[in-house]
Amino acid sequence: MATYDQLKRALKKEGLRYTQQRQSVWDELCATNDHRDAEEIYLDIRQSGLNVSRATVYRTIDVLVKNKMVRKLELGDGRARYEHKVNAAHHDHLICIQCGKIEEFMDEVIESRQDEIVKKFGYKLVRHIHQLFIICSECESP
Amino acid sequence: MATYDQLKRALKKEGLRYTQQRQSVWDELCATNDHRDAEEIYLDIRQSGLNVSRATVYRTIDVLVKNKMVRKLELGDGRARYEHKVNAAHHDHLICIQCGKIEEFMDEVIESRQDEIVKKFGYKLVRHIHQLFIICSECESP
DNA sequence: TATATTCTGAGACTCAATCTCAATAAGAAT
DNA sequence: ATTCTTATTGAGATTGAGTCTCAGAATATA
Repeated sequence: MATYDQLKRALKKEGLRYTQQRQSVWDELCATNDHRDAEEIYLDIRQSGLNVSRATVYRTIDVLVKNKMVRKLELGDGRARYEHKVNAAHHDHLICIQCGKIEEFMDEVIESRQDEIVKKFGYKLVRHIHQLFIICSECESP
Repeated sequence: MATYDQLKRALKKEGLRYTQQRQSVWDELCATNDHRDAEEIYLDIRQSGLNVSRATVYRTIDVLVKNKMVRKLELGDGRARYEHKVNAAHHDHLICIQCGKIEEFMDEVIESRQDEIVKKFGYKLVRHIHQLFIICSECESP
């Protein structure tokens, strides 16, 4: 699942070496489709028997985010979440404020309205954050 | 400009006392339409000759946010910004990633699409964050 | 193999935000 | 107005995510 070629290319582009630790971080990120924070990823790597320091986890994630292999999610609670972007189409997120569950959505109409809004201002759109904070069905009527 | 009645009502509802410090924080928030962080608000209060501690600034802002008198903006840089909501219609934000300038937008189409998306999932929309990170015209061609 | 360079890990550090607790102020009761 | 009760405040300690440092380890190059 984890595409090492992509990793190798990204590291080469950044002038960085291909190391066991960096591969481990990428492996772990690709191992699930969850939206985990750095600490969870760090612990999951240790869980799998490997030993990669927190510093290296953070440093590697930064490189992956910069190279669009990983997406960083800021939910406003002070802990960034990460998701790999292998085979993933663009999407935004629904977040349950009760149980923390994160789901994905994508709406072409919204996407194009965004472009129009920015165009009307005469600006250039770089990226966007669109998060819908909800109460999911299980939390609403358990 | 600062509506003390609203503040009094909110404090009463929370079972809190009406104090000089809390009024100062509300005054300062209402004094501009800027999107300032807590430290800026704290310094601006001191600038105006008053003395309110950082702790009180944070504590008071929390109450104001809870009572929808102030809006908290999380831009993902680790510093929350605040804007008062006196006479303010709902809007979302455009943020220049170069100069930090923040502008406002509002789009009915997007608003209603959001409702539909959430409805389709069978969830209940509580709030949303929609931020367009852009490069503004001045930064694009200075 | 020798040499140069990058990488790693442990822990120190940063910084926004929160918490603690003794001193102070607000409001109620008299 | 004075006393009493209770909430509030401020200074500084603490937290926690994330970053930085630097000596030792690993990798690449000569």
